[in-house]
Amino acid sequence: MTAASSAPRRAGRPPRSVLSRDRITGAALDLIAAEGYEGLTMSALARRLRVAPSALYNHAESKQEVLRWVQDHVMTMVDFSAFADEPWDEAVRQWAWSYREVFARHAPLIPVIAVLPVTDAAETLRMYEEVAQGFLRAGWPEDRIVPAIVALESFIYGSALDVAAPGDIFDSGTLAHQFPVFTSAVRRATDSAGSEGAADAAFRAGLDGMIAGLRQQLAAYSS
Amino acid sequence: MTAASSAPRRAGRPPRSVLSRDRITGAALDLIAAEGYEGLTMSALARRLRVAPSALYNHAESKQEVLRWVQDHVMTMVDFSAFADEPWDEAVRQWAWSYREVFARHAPLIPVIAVLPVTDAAETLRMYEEVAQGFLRAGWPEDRIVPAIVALESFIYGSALDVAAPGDIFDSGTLAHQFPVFTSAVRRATDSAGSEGAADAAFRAGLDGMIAGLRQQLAAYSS
DNA sequence: GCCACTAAATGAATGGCGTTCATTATTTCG
DNA sequence: CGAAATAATGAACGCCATTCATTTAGTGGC
Repeated sequence: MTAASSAPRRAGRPPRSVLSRDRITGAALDLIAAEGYEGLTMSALARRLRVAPSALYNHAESKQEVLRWVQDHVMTMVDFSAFADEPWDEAVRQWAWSYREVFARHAPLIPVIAVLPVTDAAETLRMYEEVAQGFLRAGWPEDRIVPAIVALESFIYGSALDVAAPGDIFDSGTLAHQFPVFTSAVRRATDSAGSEGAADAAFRAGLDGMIAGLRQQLAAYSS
Repeated sequence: MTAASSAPRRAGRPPRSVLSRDRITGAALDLIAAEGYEGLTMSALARRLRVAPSALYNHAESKQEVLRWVQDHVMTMVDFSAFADEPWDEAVRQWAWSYREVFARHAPLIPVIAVLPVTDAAETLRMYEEVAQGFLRAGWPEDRIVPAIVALESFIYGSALDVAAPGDIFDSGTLAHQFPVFTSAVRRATDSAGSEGAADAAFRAGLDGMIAGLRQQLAAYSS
């Protein structure tokens, strides 16, 4: 926090550049932390940077581009260190839990990422490289690595969206009696979830299942 | 298509109601089919219904509510009939492929659904009821059914988003040489995907894996 | 059968959003 | 040193969802 001169800046190029990709990204992340994604508007971002909204467009082509910068930074928060020293199963498990946790807090990025070319997203590529190496060391055939990663990621993104869902999302309300089997299953699941939330229980079940299933595929390739 | 009288309607309540939940939902689906989700605005919807935008708010509380109606209708397009006569594995597989295909064409609904309470979404509940019955008949313990369904759905939603991704989403561009393992794995995957697209290959791998893994969990409960 | 009430339309207005443009001032480069 | 590029301001623009006052037509209670 540098001392702000209260005199409003005159028009014209300032002596030293006020904005940069990094400063915009940082301010965007601060804003998201403070106000959430619905608070991330170009005006609010400009206000936080003590700049006119239009100044942002000298650095970013669009709000979409700012989101891409945020996305790439958020990727650095995902912990993939387990691929360095843990066995494949355990590394995937730790990575997936971390990945989901990070993007549950950044759910609005998910529709953006899914369609986003990874080109020039250096941090994102850094993660993929490490993960791909882990798969390779575990004996995965080269052409099966990317489909497996994409499948895991799809599950992770879907699950991250699910985290934001309200606890009573499956409450069937007045129609409950028309759907007895489902209604009963929902109650049983809620009861037995215990301290672990419903979303966590589903993620655990799905992740353990998918890891087991993928391991089985790996065994089939090896034979 | 009824003959349109060209005389613009005067203000005031019309003799017979022009709008209804069903007509709005239908027009929204037509509009989406013709223009995509970015074309679905309240003005465009009103235009298509030959009505002023504000008239919509006599029937829907918000655009969000219109989206909820659309969502519930879209669910009727998902084919879950296999649960009636196929074995569990095969029923899940057919249901999942259909589910993904439908929501790939309605990707913008996914962030909406994920957070949307199912209350009063009759068609959605109808599907869940049938699927839950299928799981129960296959021997699933009641309290494990909902987590398994949620896990599958999360994977399906994530994969549906992935379908919209461009084919070259993993092109690492100028940074390719910094990430050799991943870059090579991407090329190999692309080559061996053949006529099946990359997204389809990943979905097949993940779905088959998850079904195998869940079946294994089911066996563990039974013993 | 009237009369109040409610329902359902119009059309004008509102405020917020992302973005563009003309202008100005400063730095950088040939 | 002068021209061009850079990076700021501030005033627009168009689109969006939504609200409000107004008008008209059906509806339920006496």
